[in-house]
Amino acid sequence: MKKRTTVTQAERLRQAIRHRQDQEKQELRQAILTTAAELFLEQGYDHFSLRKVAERIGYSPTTIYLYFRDKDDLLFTVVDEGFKRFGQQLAAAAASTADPWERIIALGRAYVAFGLQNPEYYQLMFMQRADFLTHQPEGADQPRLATFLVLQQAVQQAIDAGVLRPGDAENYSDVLWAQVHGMVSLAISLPAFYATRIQRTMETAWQMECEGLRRQ
Amino acid sequence: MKKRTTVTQAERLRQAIRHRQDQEKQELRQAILTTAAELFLEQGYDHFSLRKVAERIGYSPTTIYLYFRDKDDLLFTVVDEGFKRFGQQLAAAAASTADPWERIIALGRAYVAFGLQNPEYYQLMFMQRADFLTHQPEGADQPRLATFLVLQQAVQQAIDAGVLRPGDAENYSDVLWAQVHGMVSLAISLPAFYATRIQRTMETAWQMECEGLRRQ
DNA sequence: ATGTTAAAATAACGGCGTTAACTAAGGGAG
DNA sequence: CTCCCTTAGTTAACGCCGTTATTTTAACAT
Repeated sequence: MKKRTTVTQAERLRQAIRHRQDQEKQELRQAILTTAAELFLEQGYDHFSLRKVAERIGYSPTTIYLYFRDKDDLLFTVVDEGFKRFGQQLAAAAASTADPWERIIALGRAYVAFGLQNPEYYQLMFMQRADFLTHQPEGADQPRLATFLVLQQAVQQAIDAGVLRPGDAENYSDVLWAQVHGMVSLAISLPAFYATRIQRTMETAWQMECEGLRRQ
Repeated sequence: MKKRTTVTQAERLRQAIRHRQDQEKQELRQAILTTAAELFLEQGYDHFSLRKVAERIGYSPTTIYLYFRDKDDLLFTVVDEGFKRFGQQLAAAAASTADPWERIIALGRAYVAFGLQNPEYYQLMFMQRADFLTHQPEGADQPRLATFLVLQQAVQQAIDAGVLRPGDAENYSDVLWAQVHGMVSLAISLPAFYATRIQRTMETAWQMECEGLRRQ
């Protein structure tokens, strides 16, 4: 009797210890991650380095390798946060209205808004390291790119509802995606564009899409 | 008399020597440049290094600094070749037809064609080092970006001719530019897009532009 | 033959990502 | 309580990189 309780106590202790250790490990991993994101946003892709991250959290550079495979792995994990937020904002925009046409417009606005509000992330995700787009995260079963299927779905719904003229949803959404991606990346690249022209460009583009895609 | 002819001979010689030296200098500069372009196309932006260029032409790395300010200067000079070719191809497309509407279509086709045929250059010019866009070459009086005013001019001509509905040419051409830039950069980033979807996307986009911009 | 000038090479600095070898501390079993 | 072993972390090192300062070399000028 006594022996049995002792054993279970010991087992519980062991488990608790393991639990604490795991938690500590996760905490350091998270610290690396947030520091990396901070440094990236502060200094940009080119001046981001593992050694700086390590120095900032007070560990030796090699410690990072206990938590991430290599620099790319860390950077991708950082950017993956951006993908998640982007996906959430698009999903929220899609849910914001029941009207199929309005939904497409809302998605376009949300897309451009994310790009302009998170230019560093957008740049890394779509311009400097576009290979990340097709790279799927560790646990996931789809590449992050799949996030953007919401647009295609919205287009399909609009076609089904007879709001858009009949056609291939993938094809239509490719056109729209190219349009918003082009606007955002030009705005990021060209300060002049960002400052004054982007708003006007958006309005005209959507007006054009109205004329070109909407059933008449 | 004799003395005078001797002097002029010496002067001619001096000048000839100087001429040859200048030429040799230009030749080495050109050798660096073509080798750099070669290496860049071969290994991409990330794996491009001054030391590799130097090794390939059989000079010490520091020699390059006698001909270019730094790595960025060399790289920009390389990419500037790309800008020139791009500009020429756009100009040729613009000159290929007298019809204002056809001219815009031809420009769009030429733009996309350049991007797809020179993806490394396009990537460097517009995606990885978009800062080059606003950076003006040594001797020039305009940034390379000015090359792309041909599109704006073509749009203006089409508006004047009554082919496009009245409006701001800069605004219209921004929309078109964003569309083609978006298509090209997505095609470069996403292999799947490049392989099968880009053609269809182009056709639909232009059809959309017809409906949306053309006077009706 | 000597002095001068420009081109090129060497050596070195500080930084980078990454690997291998070592250290220290804490839990587990006797 | 002691010995072992695992594991987190460090140090040292390698081979790159861009760049600067210093030194050599060689061609031209006098």
